[in-house]
Amino acid sequence: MMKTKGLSAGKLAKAAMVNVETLRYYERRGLLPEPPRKASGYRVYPQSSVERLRFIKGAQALGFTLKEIQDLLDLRVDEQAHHTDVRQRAQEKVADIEHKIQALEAMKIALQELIEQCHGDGPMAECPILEALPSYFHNQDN
Amino acid sequence: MMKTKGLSAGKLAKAAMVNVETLRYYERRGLLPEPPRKASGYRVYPQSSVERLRFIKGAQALGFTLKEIQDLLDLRVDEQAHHTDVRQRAQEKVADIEHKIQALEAMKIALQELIEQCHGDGPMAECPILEALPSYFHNQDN
DNA sequence: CTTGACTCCGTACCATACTACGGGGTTTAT
DNA sequence: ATAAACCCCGTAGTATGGTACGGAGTCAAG
Repeated sequence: MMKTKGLSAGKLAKAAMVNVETLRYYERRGLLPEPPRKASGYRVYPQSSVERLRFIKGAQALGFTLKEIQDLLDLRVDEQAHHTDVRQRAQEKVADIEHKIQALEAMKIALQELIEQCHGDGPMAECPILEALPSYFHNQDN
Repeated sequence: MMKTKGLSAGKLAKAAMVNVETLRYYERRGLLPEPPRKASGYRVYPQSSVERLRFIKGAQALGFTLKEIQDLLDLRVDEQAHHTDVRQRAQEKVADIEHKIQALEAMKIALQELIEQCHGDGPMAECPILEALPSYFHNQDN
């Protein structure tokens, strides 16, 4: 039988589909908390690390930098911080996310129009994709 | 009076809020088509370049790589390609975008729950943000 | 017609986010 | 108990997406 608690670096890396070295890198950066060690010095990660890593990878694919992800993750732990402050920061992130969603919706619509135009066999009309995002990005500097 | 057609590198860079050097870099990469030149060798960009650059910057903020953006932009120009093929690729991109939107929605909801929890003055409960994305990312490798 | 701003080009450097290397100790399956 | 597989660490290298430099030519406002 085997203990269900505790993952070696290799196991965690495989479960989260990242390189083992990435774990150390994240640890150095403070994205992954330092796990307890065995007497040998080997890291023993809690199961929850898998989720944390998947969150990081997911957020990254959505255009967040590691720094931003760090902030996002710190929101929930900042026991010291005043609730109002955490709330403020969380609300900013929500606004951020809403902008991204809107921009993606615009791109999606543009692509769907392109698909419409590819319906027939005639010559392809001008594609509206270029107009998709600028309307949104016009008045913000991201 | 001034001609409304044609932008110098500097003007374009300013209008699109990018570094002048970035224009040359994108040209080298094939993201920005080589513009016509004056006798002196100076580039003269069409107005539409502003929009194109904003699209690129916007898409980048949404997690697309320059390569992916290149593909996206090429969709609309590929006069040669069969319509069915363009349609196929566009549909894949739409699916991609839909995944991103879903993931962002999940993050947003998680953050809003966090905000809820910060409503009172009690101790902060466990934050659900970690559970936000993995459900989606669980079965795809992005 | 000058002079300060702009542009050209090649090349070198930078930041972010990994990824590999290599010499050594540790685990584990047989 | 031994060998394959794993893990440690510091450090160096890579890929992507820019950004800077510098010497020389060009443009445009006064």
